[in-house]
Amino acid sequence: MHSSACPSGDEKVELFGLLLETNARLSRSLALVLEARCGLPLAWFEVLLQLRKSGDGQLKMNQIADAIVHSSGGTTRLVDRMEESGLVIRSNCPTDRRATFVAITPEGDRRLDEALAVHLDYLDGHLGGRLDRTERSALTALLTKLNTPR
Amino acid sequence: MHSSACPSGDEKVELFGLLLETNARLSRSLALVLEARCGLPLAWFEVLLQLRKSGDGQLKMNQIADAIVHSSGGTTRLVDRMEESGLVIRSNCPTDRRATFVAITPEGDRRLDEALAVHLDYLDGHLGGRLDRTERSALTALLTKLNTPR
DNA sequence: TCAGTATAGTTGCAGATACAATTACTTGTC
DNA sequence: GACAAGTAATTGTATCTGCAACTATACTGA
Repeated sequence: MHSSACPSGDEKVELFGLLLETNARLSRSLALVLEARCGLPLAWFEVLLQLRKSGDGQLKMNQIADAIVHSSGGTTRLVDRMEESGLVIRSNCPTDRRATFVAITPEGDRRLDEALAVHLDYLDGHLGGRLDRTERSALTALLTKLNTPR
Repeated sequence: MHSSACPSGDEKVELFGLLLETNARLSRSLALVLEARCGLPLAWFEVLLQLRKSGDGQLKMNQIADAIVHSSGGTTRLVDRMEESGLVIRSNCPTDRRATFVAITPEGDRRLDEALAVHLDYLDGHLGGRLDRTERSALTALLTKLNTPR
């Protein structure tokens, strides 16, 4: 019998599936909310968030691609669209002429503020309601460990 | 200053971002491995896994769509491709003529076995290496809680 | 210095997915 | 029984993303 020989119910398989499913449900519902209330695609929100987290509000293309786990080509198109909408702007890197900086614009800053308000509201409902503070910090620790490259 | 007024470094925001990133990295690398070693897209693997987990090896379209968190239309196309490749087969539901059953074929079973071997190998490297048994079960518990609809 | 290699980003192209509209069937209500 | 509302699946269309090929620039070693 197949099922017993090949453990589709293996503990690690279950965990992985659960991670996939949880992520898919949460990011899908957040994307809907964000799109509906801010007109902002989730991917754009992620980029803006990374830019703000960067300190001086700008990152190189490849840093963005890595942070949001997109391909290089995909990131080019994504930034194209965001630049067209005036949320970010490209500039040249003075020390490496191959590289391109992407900076957040004032308009991008404003839109990010809006989106963050919506996001925080969303999180109160979907994270705060399900996990308490202790559980959240435990989850953060585990995911961090799981996420470390090695 | 924006950053302080709008907490891009908020604890819940961080956690959510971490979940997104972890999932993206893991599923991307698994997808590459699965495609390279079995010629099987991750989405196909997910469908096959759900079918096997179902007991009698068949599910309705909407059950599949829900399990793998796809849209209804997306699932139709996905099952189209899998059926064309002979991994699954559609049949009519006798009690509800709107519904369609999707069953795994012997070929699908075989391919799933292959893929599961690769998956288990992958998981040993990427889950087992980073989290021990206790941590994994803690993570499972937390994700389960996070994933419960309410 | 120069050749060879590596890296940053962009582009053509193809594939996968979502959304909305549509068809077919079922269920509930009177 | 018949009509209204709800549900299952499919299809047209648009968008987004990845991969591979390409260009331009930087590094490395003889």
